[in-house]
Amino acid sequence: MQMNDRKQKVLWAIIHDYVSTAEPVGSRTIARKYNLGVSPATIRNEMSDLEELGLIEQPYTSSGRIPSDYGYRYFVDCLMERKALAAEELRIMQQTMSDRLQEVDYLMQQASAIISQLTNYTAVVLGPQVGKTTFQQIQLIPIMPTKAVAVIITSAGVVESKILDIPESLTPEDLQQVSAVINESLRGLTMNQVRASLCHELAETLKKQTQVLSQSLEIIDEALHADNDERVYLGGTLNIFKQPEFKDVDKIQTLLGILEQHHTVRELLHHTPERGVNITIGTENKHEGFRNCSMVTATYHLDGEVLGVIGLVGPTRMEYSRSVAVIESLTENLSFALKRILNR
Amino acid sequence: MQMNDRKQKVLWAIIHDYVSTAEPVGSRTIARKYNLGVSPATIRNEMSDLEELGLIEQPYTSSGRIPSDYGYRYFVDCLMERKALAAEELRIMQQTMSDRLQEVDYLMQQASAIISQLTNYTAVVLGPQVGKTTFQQIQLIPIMPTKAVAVIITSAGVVESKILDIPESLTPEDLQQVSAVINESLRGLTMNQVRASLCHELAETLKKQTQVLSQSLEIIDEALHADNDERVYLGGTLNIFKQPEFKDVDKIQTLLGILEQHHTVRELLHHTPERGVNITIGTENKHEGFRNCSMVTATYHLDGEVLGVIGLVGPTRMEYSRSVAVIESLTENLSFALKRILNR
DNA sequence: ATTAGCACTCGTCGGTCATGAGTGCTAACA
DNA sequence: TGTTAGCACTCATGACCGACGAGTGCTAAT
Repeated sequence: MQMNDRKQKVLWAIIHDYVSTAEPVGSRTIARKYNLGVSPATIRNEMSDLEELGLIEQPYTSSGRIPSDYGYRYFVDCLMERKALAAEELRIMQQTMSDRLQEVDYLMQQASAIISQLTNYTAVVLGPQVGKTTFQQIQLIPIMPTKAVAVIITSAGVVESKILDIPESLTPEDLQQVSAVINESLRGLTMNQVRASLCHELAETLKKQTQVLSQSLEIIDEALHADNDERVYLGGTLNIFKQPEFKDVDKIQTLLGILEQHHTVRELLHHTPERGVNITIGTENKHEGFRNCSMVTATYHLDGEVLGVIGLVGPTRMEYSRSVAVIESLTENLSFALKRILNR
Repeated sequence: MQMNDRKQKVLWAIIHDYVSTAEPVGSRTIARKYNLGVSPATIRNEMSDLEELGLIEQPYTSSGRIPSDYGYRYFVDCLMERKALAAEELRIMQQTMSDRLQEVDYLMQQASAIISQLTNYTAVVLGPQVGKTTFQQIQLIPIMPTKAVAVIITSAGVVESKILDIPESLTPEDLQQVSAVINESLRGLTMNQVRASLCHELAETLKKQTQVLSQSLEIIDEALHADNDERVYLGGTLNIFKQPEFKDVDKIQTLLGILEQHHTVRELLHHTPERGVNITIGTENKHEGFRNCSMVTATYHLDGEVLGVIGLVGPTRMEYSRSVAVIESLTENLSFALKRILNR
């Protein structure tokens, strides 16, 4: 059996209706609302075909139809028309992104806020991958006879600040020298290269040196670790409650639970390809807790290099075209804002 | 009418039973489970009295009784016996709090994690009040020709780091001088005093100086503002789902919504008195979204000075004695750990 | 190929009823 | 005077039933 023009129109109508009502849609409804010029009976036949093709499903005998995951997939691949954001929305987005934003951290928070605000879905955003930024310098600031604050600065701004224990005998000048040594050897390297250096030359040449050095190296190492690398920013998690498919408390709990585990979110977002908007529908998702969810994700760039990922999570019954529009516009704005902040 | 020994026992039994079952408790149940040596009928009479005293309530005619807010209040004030934590639990707590904790920030996260883990309620923790810590120094670190990172260090560790725009003409030495000027005038003052200085002398004497100075002052000011002052740490918010009284989606949503607004949480926690454990029950709470909730809070100290607040939120039907035990033990541990970190 | 007609399915909603937990009241008892 | 047994009464809960309506699949007519 082949898809034809009318089948496509029927599928389109089913998805369009179901997305807004969250109720199974029947043949009569389609005939009434979307004038395809045919009777409900004809539509029923088409629906029967569509079901056989696996594009739609019946939740129970003789109920209306709802789109299957595969149906949504067909929709986003072939049927969906691109929908631009309203001028007003674009304006708000641009303004929010350029609003006196100096901190990458804050920028990311804003990004996730915008996503959830414009789509009513839950935003998930990965911060820039620390590994791909370049090391600028480490600064050791004495604060007490036996303590100092170490601050690592990368091309994406401050990434880690931490208090170190230091031997009392160390003078501020000594600290200066220590940081000078580290800065000398690492400046300009990407953090990934830094990681490599840590294991080899540097650690090698410096392992007879002071305790401070090794502590400093440790925090650099820490700055490179999973929990810091690509901070996860969530926005509008409570939007879940707005979806009727999540009126069940258990589902909400598992979903919120997953979102709380940042490493899971990170994993999920990593399936995003380098270019363009990615859509993952229902069971296409690795994580079983996301069976009822779809994700729309995209990477953002700086000078052609992937920095991180933004995305949103909603029910499979999602307004895909709008979501894509939001994510797409936002990646642009984000890349632009990052360029400005990082001043390259 | 007066409370007497038997009435107290009945009230105690009602609360004890209701806390574990979340079901209205009837006279027969009490007679069976708690042998008071009297028949259900007698207990019914007592319950009738207790109801007249406003200590218990009937959700509907001829159902069992549940404690009223006032009943819980009477319970925690007069009836509740102190319950120590299990040795094992204390051990875990102490270990977690002393585990290589250098960062105040991280310490607070741990504290909220412990609360929610031990009680199954939602933890709320206020970080140390920035205003009461003392200013140590500001450090301006050049990172590009036109940018510098400013780091403020207080006696509680790093509180703010921010990227500044600087005029290209400014040399690193200039920056050094600028920070020296600021440090000179502010070191050793409490941040509250710093705030005062900002408005008066300093701003006065320095207002003809460079742009960097005013930006530096701005970030100091920012470090003092509500959003940074007393960071709110939440733990185990999903524990809400474990309580049968919150099986209703709407209630969960409003509650999570409130918790997400950190300023509201901050407000709620500020009713905690300087000493001892505070218990706020149901409608005693200012916020109407907390009608069904009780809070157990306490302040933690450093050298006799209030630093912040920890607490937990649960249903009015709460195991008060256990909650008090957890909060009490934790404040001790916390104060101890802070002393170690801040090294006074 | 399309459509009208019709029997059939099944979820939803309102109503009824039995059940059981729990009460208040009264009268008997110590 | 305090305590208890007995009994009628209340009310939430859950099972069950039937009407209703949305929707389907099939068949025969167009």
